[in-house]
Order: sequence, then structure tokens, then C-alpha cells
Amino acid sequence: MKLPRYKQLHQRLKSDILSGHYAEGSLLPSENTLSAQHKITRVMVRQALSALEQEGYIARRQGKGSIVCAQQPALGLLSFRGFSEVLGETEHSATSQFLSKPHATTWSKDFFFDLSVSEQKAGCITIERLRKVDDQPVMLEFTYLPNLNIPNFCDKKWVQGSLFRMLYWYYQLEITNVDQRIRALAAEAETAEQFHLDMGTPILHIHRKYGTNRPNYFIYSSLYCNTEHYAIGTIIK
Amino acid sequence: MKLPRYKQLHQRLKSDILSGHYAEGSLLPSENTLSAQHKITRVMVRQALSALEQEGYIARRQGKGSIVCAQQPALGLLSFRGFSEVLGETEHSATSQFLSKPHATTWSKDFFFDLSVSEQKAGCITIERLRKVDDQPVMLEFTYLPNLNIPNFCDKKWVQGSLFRMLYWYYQLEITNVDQRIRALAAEAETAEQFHLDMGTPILHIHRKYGTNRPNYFIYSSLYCNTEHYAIGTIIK
DNA sequence: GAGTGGTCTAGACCACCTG
DNA sequence: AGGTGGTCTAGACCACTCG
Repeated sequence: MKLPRYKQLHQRLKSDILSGHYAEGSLLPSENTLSAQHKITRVMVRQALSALEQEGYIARRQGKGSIVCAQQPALGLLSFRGFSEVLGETEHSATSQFLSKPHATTWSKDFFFDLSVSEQKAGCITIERLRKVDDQPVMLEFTYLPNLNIPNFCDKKWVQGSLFRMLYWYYQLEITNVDQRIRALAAEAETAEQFHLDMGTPILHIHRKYGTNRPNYFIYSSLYCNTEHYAIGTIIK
Repeated sequence: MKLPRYKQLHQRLKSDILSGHYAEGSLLPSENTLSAQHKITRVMVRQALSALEQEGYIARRQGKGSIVCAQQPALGLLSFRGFSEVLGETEHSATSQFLSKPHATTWSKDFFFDLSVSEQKAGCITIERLRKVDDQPVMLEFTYLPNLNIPNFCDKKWVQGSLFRMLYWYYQLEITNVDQRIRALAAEAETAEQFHLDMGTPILHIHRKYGTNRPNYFIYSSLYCNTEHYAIGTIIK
């Protein structure tokens, strides 16, 4: 089980970018330099860099070099956009709080996706978070991780406040795709309360199933969003 | 302005796949064959095939060959998912109808995205479509194309009922990314009527800005969805 | 065993950017 | 002018699939 050398280089560079060894906006060593350092041909170096480029970690400019990109959240998927932001105004202050400590439980009987037998048996870790923008609660998120091969998850420190970064850091777990179902709902009593809204107010709801680089390991999420003042923005490439 | 040979091969193969010259599920000629036929090295053939693979047109299998994939809609972005489908039941019958013939107009004064001066001057082509699933109206879509370098658009025949396929066919225009804002709204009188719903029912709304392979050419879209019975499903890779 | 894609080498020239 | 990434050649051996 030996990794090809260009994949080794790819992972090495990715780790270095994620750890901050190469700062955002700075240049990676040139292709010739990497080629000499790692004693592989430029063709192989380029294969590693192409992968990094495709994943959005670097941008390559002829005559310049390989520029380390600003890091987007997993898949550039989920971000709030205030309408004021569209008009070029100032940034919003976003915060995130836990409604409960992440904890291991059994799956709900009427869970929103079908689960495999091994997922069923393993049980899940439940994470409940409320996100606020400008002190307004805008997103209520329930995340469910099958309790499989993520030892001591609940005791780990979060990395930069991000679940996905944490999963990569401790378990080399990466998100590779998302399958989601989006609906508009009328707020029920409980969610209405969380958002300080009247019952029946239109609320955005998303069911998500994240695929990962571990075969048959999926992460599930159920999100409620108050989109009265902020829309959900997604950029897809 | 000469295209690199591997890009020529890439485009040639893509056209052949889209035109049905290579059927879905069949094999492309082997790398060695393509290399000999086009008198370029295998390295360059592989560069072309990698691009096709990344775009989702082919899947490569060691020892087997390059398999032509089932063609997904642009970016695999927008599809309706009935909940019954999740339960493994039968397919739904989806139809699409024009509420008006595509026509050239000026932009609305309070258009939902900022427009460049050249876009403003060119005016836009407006397309109004209503999509139904099982005879239930589920999506009302307004699409706006800047009237720039798409001659005789309104006279063209649609290709397989798809706007994006049509744009590729006549103008080699491809969608490269999407920036969207999603909200839950209370239905207004007009949309409520289209969907046969009561006013105030929660409705999903999406503003989209599509990027293309033409620099500074964008396509805009405003969508209303009734998600009472069907959720919007998106798969992102 | 023949053919496929996957990995890899050691060169070359060109287009572009920056000092 | 020197260094960067972009394009390109002509080979090689390996891992895998299939008949």
C-alpha cells in the first residue's frame, strides 16, 4: 500500500497549506524547485499541483508562480449573505454556539436518511449548534456523525471552530460531496422560539448527507434557517 | 490564437460525446490509439482525458478503458426529489412549459444583481418557464440572458429541451459556476396563484448568477419553488 | 498474454511576468 | 535577462482487467 510519489507530494503540500506553513497569498516553491527537492520530474510535480489547483488550494499564474488561495469552507457550500453585503457594505459578525455538548446517542427512529446496519449499530454523535449574525439567530443546525472510527471525538478540541477542519486534523477525514434537499417550511413552535419569530413564518430547511474520503462514511445534517434578513449563499464550481 | 493540441483533442472528444458519436457506457479509444491517431504523446492524451474526467464526461478504469458517462445536467445542480423517490418508488413525470415566448426586453430597473454597463446597454432576453411534476406546478423560473453575442437566440430551436445544451450547441457557451442566494418566502398573490396555493404559504426562492466560459458573460435566474411535496435536490462534488 | 490505464523519467522549447 | 508556469516529446515499467 505505497502511495505514488506525486500523491505524497500532493498531501504534503496540502498539509503545509492547511497548517499555515505556506501563508495565504504567498507562493509555493517553483515547479523546478519542488522537482529538485523531491527528486521527481516536473511532470509529476505538475500532477500534484494540478490536483491542488482543482481542489482550490492554489492558483497558478504563468510567469509568476503557484499562489496559495484563501481557504474556503468545505466545498464552498454554506455561507450567509446579508443583502447589505451585496451592496458592498461592511462585514457582519458571525458567531456560533453549542446548544449542548456534543454527545453520543442512538439514532432517532425516524431519521431522515436511510442508514446502513453498521451505522445503526454504531449509534451517532449529535451536535447542536445555533449560529448568529449580528446577534440575530439565523441558523439552527443538527449534525449527526456515525460513531465509527472517530475515537474520543467528544473530547477533542475543535480546530478553528470548524467541524470539518477538526475531522481532517484528527482523522484525515475529508468531505468529498454533498447531497441535499431544500424546502421552505412554516416555522413550528420550537424553531420559531429559537429564531424569535411567529409560528408559521417561512423557514428554510435543508437535509444534508455529506460523502467523505472514507468509503461508506457519511455525515448527516439538518438545518433550519431564518432567511428574513440574510439569504443562504452557495457558490458552486 | 492557436489552441494547444491537447485542448483541441479535449474539445473534439467532448463534442463527439455530446453529439452521441460515443454512446453512453461505451469506451473511448485507448490512450495509445488516440496518441497514434493524433500524433501526440500519451502525456498530452492523458491531459485531455483528465480534463474530460474532471468535467464528468468519462470515468477511467485501469485495465479497462475510458468509459463515457451518463450526462448530467449542468453542474448537477438542480433537480426535484420527491420524497417517494427517496423511498425507492417510481419516477415522476416532469414537464416544462413556456409562459411566454423568449423575447428581448430591457432589464428591470430593480434587477436583483448589479449589472455592468455593457450588460445594461445590451438589454436582455427573458425566458419564463413553469415546471410541473406529476402535473403539479412546482417551479416558476425566470431566466435572463444579456443580449450579447448570442445572435438570433429567439429563433433557435431548443436542444433536448435544455437551455444549457442549446447554448453550448449554438454558441459553445458553457456554465462554469453558480452563485446563488436561497430564501424562504411567504407566497405573494401572483405566485400563489401559479402554484394553486394560499397566499402566505412558505415558498422557496433562489436568485442565481451563472458564470460561463466567456469572460464577463453571466446568466441570471430567479426561481420560485413549491416544496410542499417535493424538495429541491442538489448534489455537489 | 495482450491490452488498458497508472506512474515515472529526462529532457526540450515557448509564453509570460518581473526585476 | 532570468525565472516562472505551459506545452510537448519519446521512451520505460507497473497494476489491473479480460478473454
